[in-house]
Amino acid sequence: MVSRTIRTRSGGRGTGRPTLEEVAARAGVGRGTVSRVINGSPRVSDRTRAVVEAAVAELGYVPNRAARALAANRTDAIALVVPEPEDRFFAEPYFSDMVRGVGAALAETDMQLLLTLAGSDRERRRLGQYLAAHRVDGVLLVSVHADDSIPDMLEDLSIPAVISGRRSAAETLAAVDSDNFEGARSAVAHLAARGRRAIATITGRLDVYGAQCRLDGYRAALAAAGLPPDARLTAPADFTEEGGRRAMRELLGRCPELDAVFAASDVMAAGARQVLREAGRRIPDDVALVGFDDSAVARHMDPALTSVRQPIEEMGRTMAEVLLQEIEGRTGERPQIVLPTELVVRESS
Amino acid sequence: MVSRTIRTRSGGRGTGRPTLEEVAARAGVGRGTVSRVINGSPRVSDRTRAVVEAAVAELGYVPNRAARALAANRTDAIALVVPEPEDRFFAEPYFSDMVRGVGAALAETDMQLLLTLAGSDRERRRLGQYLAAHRVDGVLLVSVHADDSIPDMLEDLSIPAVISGRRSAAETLAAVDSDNFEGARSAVAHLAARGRRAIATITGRLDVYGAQCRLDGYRAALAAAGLPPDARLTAPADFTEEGGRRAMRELLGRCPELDAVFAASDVMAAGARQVLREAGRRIPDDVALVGFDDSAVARHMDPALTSVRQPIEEMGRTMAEVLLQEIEGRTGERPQIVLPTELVVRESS
DNA sequence: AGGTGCTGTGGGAGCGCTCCCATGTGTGAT
DNA sequence: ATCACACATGGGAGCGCTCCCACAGCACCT
Repeated sequence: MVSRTIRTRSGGRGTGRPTLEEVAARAGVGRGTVSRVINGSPRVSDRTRAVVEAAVAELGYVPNRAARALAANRTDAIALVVPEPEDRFFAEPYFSDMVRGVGAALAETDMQLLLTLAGSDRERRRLGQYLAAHRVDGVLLVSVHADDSIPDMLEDLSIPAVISGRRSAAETLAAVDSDNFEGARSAVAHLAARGRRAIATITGRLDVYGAQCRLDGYRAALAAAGLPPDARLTAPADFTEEGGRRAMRELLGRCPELDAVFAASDVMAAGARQVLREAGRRIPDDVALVGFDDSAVARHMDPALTSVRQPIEEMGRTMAEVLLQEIEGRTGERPQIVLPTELVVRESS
Repeated sequence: MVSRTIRTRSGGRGTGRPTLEEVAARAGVGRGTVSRVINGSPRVSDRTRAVVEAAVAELGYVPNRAARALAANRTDAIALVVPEPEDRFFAEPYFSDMVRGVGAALAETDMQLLLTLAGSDRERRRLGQYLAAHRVDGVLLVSVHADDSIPDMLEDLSIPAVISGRRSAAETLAAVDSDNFEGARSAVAHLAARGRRAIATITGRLDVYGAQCRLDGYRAALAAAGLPPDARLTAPADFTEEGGRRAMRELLGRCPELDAVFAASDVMAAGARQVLREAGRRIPDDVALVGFDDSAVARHMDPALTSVRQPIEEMGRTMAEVLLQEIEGRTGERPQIVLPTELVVRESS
């Protein structure tokens, strides 16, 4: 553990912490040189670097972040903005995985991570002020709806940002997404390979690009398996459990002969499972069920749910890395990275 | 939504945001006066204040936090330090409630909240540097073990801190705690009032002061109900589900005749429930079960678990308020606040 | 008329850094 | 030996604010 004696300078309102200047004096070099060493500039001789590093260690010097921020016009902080209410943020493992990934990428740097929930209007207003005040160098945007105003705001303020999940095929922001199309395709191909013929799907809100991709993947897999498309086998929902229930009832009413369901989220699959149970259908004997997200819900479901795993933690790490590059370079490249998904087969299919 | 035109100053690396000086010029007053208005000093005439406020609004002035921090030698940020690994932090509703409460108290101020997990040694080291660098004005310490070094570190660095849950009866830090003794007492009194005679308890780690208080409350309730103390009815555990299972097996082996169990946490109660089930005991018919924390676990258990509710959110709010006062006043009062608990009776008792 | 004590205000100094220009100091080519 | 040009280094200027001292203006007393 770091343990250090506190020295107090004779006068003034000093805090007793050593400054750059004091380190410079100790090392017998100039202020600029110490600054270069601290910031890892290559333009310092090895000898000098060693002397300075010794002085830093002896004095227990730690840079004053506020001074650095003021002089360099940056904050060394990035915000993870989650436009969701607090309870959802904590409830969904999605976010904790994301935070873990982001944290991992940031651990190397001395960037500070600010968690910002922007669920309510009040919080969004505060966020607006926050961004206007340029109190962060960049923003990680998670779970954004297509019509959200935050991306525009960031654009206006020219604050570097990375979004998780593209808002459309023509996403303009830097984005890190998982391969929703391929994930859905593989899930449905898996059902077809097991001999299922009447494969239904419960979609997410189709104004969410990822939900549309999953639907496209579903259709592609059907086509590849030589199964004719059937509009009655597609039921729209909204990513909620209740929506899943409603859609499942709808499907059951329309196509009692269905033998498999691909739900575009685990939560919707949970709703579907309940309705299937009530209707006396056995899973997977009568109806196979596959979800998406591979969340805790999937593992704890009875029977355990086959699901498409998204590499959330890796997405978080990648987002942070991309953002750091954007902040660094400001090249305006805006990379779009798509990470692969993985089908996790369990009992429900 | 805040929407503001970005003006760019002709040269330099300026960000285009107005400064105090520009507001002063606009309002036709001095820099100091604007500063006084911004900071709510009473030493400004009403007329001047109005003029300055108009200028602030016109220019869309937002103070530069870094400059303020540098000049005033404070950071306007506090850290919520959780010495737990990431997964526990997100898993337990305890923390989300706590964050909500703290957030509520901070919403008024422009204090920034930093979440700091110090579960691993690596993270603790980083935290040490963080604190040494005085990057926060104060610290909220949650879920601290008796032998933790963080409180000492804070003391050494004379950083204001508030702890949740006292470490001992003689807590030296400012603390906000719930009334563990009274919570346990009321839970056990409730069991006794329902005619239970052989009331066992599964304790938490007794080096945690709160766990000791709960045990004391249990004993006090037994005494008050005229039930003889019986050492065989007390099984130590460690707040985990597995510990709860182990303790329950132990109790069942030692005292097959027990008709009630008070577990010092809901999670341990969940473990106990499982063992009771396996042993063929019906809840609450054969054995009544009461937990502590009133977490989601309690509500979702089958049967729903009677539990002692701690006002976590209120504790968070109170902690933040106390900390703000400490930072403000530095009076060295170190208040110790104990908040009442509430017994929530459900099906398990 | 001069003193005394307010309140309100202006602006200098300085917080601890980074940036950058000016100044050495050493190397190799001429 | 001389010039050119690298690299290494020192330190001035300045980031935008707070703190605080100085001073103006006014009311009230002696």
